[in-house]
This record gives sequence, structure tokens and C-alpha cells, in this order.
Amino acid sequence: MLDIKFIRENKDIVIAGAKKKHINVDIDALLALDDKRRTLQASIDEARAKQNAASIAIAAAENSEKRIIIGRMQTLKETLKSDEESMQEIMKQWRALMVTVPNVPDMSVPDGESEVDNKEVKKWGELPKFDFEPKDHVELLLANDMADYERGSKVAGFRGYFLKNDGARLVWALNRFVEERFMNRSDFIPMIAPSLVRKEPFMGTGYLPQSEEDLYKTQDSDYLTGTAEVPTMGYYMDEILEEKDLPIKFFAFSPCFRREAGSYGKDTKGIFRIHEFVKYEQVVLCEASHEESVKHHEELTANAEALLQELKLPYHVVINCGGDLGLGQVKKYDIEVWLPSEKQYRETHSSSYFHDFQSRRLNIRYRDENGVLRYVHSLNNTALAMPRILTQIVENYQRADGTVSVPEALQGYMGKDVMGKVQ
RNA sequence: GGAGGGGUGGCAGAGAGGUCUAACGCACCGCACUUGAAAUGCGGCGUGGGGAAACCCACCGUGAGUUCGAAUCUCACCCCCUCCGCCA
Repeated sequence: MLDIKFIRENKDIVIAGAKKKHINVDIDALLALDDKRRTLQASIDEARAKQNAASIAIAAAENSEKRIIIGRMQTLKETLKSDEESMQEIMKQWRALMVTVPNVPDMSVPDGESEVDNKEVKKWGELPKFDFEPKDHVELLLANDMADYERGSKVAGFRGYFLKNDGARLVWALNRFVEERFMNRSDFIPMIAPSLVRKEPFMGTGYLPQSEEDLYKTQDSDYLTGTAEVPTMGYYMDEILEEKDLPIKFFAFSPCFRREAGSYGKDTKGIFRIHEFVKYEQVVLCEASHEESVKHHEELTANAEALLQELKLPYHVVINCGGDLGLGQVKKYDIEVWLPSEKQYRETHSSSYFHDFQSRRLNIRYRDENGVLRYVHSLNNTALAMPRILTQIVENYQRADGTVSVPEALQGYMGKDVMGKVQ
């Protein structure tokens, strides 16, 4: 949600921003409606003022005079009522338009329509060279009895999976790996967040109403979260924070559920794109300054990179183009790790900042040094999502005999240096 | 699943159709006293909108309704809490 005042005063910037994001929104219609709203509000205010004055007079008046004033007020009441009805209709349209206005992307965001227009800004690590025919993760996990897709779909349906043996061990090792890295940092608050969440935090974070078809909904009208960003951002909903407590950084864990509506043809094999997974997410609330947001954004991205570097997985960072940004995002980096079978980098992390777009909807404010209430800025980035990262680990670390080396950083947690079984 | 009790400013908590322009307290800010602090005293202090300002309007969980007038009465919904039952 943007501030209507900001939209009014920066119409051209908002229109250009929407265009850059390839989002259709009629700002002129919104502003015309807003003019109507303001005019009508003024006349309602005026009527109310008369009514309030009369109310005091009635209380003090004698019986006969009382009746006269009441009679006069009855007429006023009729006009007021019809004005209020018009106002309600205007506000309904006004709100519907307001939630479709996208946040303005940063200057540094490149133009473009979709992910193919994202620009690489950094590359790290050596791509693996194999002196044998490398396998893809689907086959590697199956051959090493680390995953079972057939029974997965028998039990859980399309995109269902079981992880077993070293597949399960690898996830548990990664759990401990990532937990330890973040537990050693006193600036991050460890958090286990709910996945079954009421609709308000989804509204607040921008997943509703736009992306409802990608969410699972319960018979109680709650939704399952696709990311801990939703409950973690909801944590301080409708609260006022102290400036001295900012920034607040969360290291949040939750199971994640995604319907993957609209991606039926994509990544249908294996565990790259699945309905159910777990994820550690970094979420930051900071004071309302662009510089602060940028600083934390770079830091969140670097935190994720440090994990990949320790795992020695070759990756690159792309800056997402305008057309690949969500409604509320100002700027986003995706971190993508090399997937040998596809000879391309595939996304493992997504790092973005929102300025006050989310906190406005969630009503999370803080009192600044002058006692003024301001909306916090918010950011988030993946820390580690599983089992997706397994796809890149097993493909990059595969050996000629079909087994998989354990990344050095995980050997302590796995208690061995090779996974799987020799054929 | 059953029964009951509640949602009022940052917190706590009165208020039960018309000086509610929402009490008292805590917290916070300013001043005085003090070497400094604590304590004490005096004053200020909700949020949002409109306006150059004076000032005006709205907001007591949400939405409808009754009324000249609603925090207060009526209805619906949402949320929280307590007890019983079930349960990892």
C-alpha cells in the first residue's frame, strides 16, 4: 500500500514505476476518485459539525425549542445519510484501486518483462567439470535411495515425495548447519513461526488478494503459508515499536506450502518444485530510511551467499528486472545455484526490500526521535530452503561411481564424507 | 465439541443515550528544586484526515441498525481469555 498523499504528489513517478513493473493500474482514475472523496468528505464534515452544535443546543434547550431544532436536524440527517452512502460506494472503489497500486521500483532495477531480463551482478565459484556423464538430481536421489517419488505421489499426490536414508540425513545436517551459523549471531532472533495463518498477515504482506490461487485454504478460512515471511511480518502487526529496538532481525523457521498454481508444466520431476517444504527465512524490520533498507538488503544477501560459499556451491546473483518484481518490492536479488543437468543457475534464495509497503498494510510503526510515528521498513531473504538445495548439492557433488561427496562443511554433521551407495 | 467472560489511548483501566472535548494512574516530554541523580512539585501528552491558521471532522474490535444525538441501546460478524471434554 502506498500513501495516497504520495501518489497525489508524485503521480508521474508512480505511473512510471507501474509501467516498469509491467503492471496495469489507472492512476488517473484513482486520483479522480480521490478528488471526489475529498470533496464529499468536506461536506460530510460540515454537516457533522452542524449536527454536533445542534446536539449541544438540544440538550440545553426548553421543550418547545427543542422540538424545532430536532425538526431541523431531521432534514439534515437525510442529506447526511445520502452523502454517506455515496461515500461508501466511492471508498469501496477507492480501496479496490489502492491495493492494486504497486510500490515504485528502485532506480537500479533494470527494465525488462520477465526473469529472462534479469541481470547478473555477481558470480562466485568454479563450475564443476565431470570426466563422466553427470546425472540429474532426480536420478541421483533415486539411485542412491535418498528419495522416493513413486511412493511420494502414492501417499501425497502430485509433487509428493519421501526423503530417506542419506536424503533425510542431509536435510537434518543442513538444519544444524544453518541453525548454528545464525545462532552464533546475536543480532538475529531465532523464531519458529506458524504455518497456519489468518488472512490478515497475507493481506499485509501482499500475498492476498493477488495470489490466492497459490495458497492452500482450510475449511476455517485460514491459509497455509508459503514462507515464514508471512507470520513473521505479522508478529508485530498493529503494534508500535521503539526506535531503539530497531533494527529487529528474525531468523525464522517454518514449514511452507505452495499450490504452484500456474506452474503445472514446470519442474514436474524430482524435488525442485514441490508443494511442501521447510525454510529458514531472514526477516528484518528497520527504521524508515532508504539507506537503512539498502544496507540491510545487501547484508541479507551476503548472509545467504556466505552459506553457499561455505557449501562451495557455484552461484550467481541476479538483480530482478521491473517485470519480475512483486507488487510491493522495491528491489530484489535472486541467488541462483548452478544446476549441472540443466547447465544453468536455478533459484535458491530471493532477497527483497519493500520500504513501508508492507508495514503500512500491517500497521507496524515506531516512534522516531522526534516522537513522530512512522512505518518501519521491511526486508526478507531466504536463509536456506529444503529440500530444494539438495538438487544442487547432489548434482554438483556427484562422483563417477554414482555416489555423492558430502560438502566439507557438512561432513561433521553427516558423520561421513560420501552419501549414497555404490551400484 | 459444550459453558461462560471480555475487546476503550504506549500500558493499565473508569465510563451504562446529551459538558465524553474519554476520568484516575503508570510510562513519556518540558520546567522547578538538586553538585548530579532519585524523590517531589508544576505543566504538557492518543491516532488519522482537512485547513495558511483559528479551528473543524472521524476513531472506544468490525459492520449494519435505532435516534435530532451512540463508547453507551439492538443485530450480525471477528478476535481474545477462562472452565469442561478430547488430544501430540
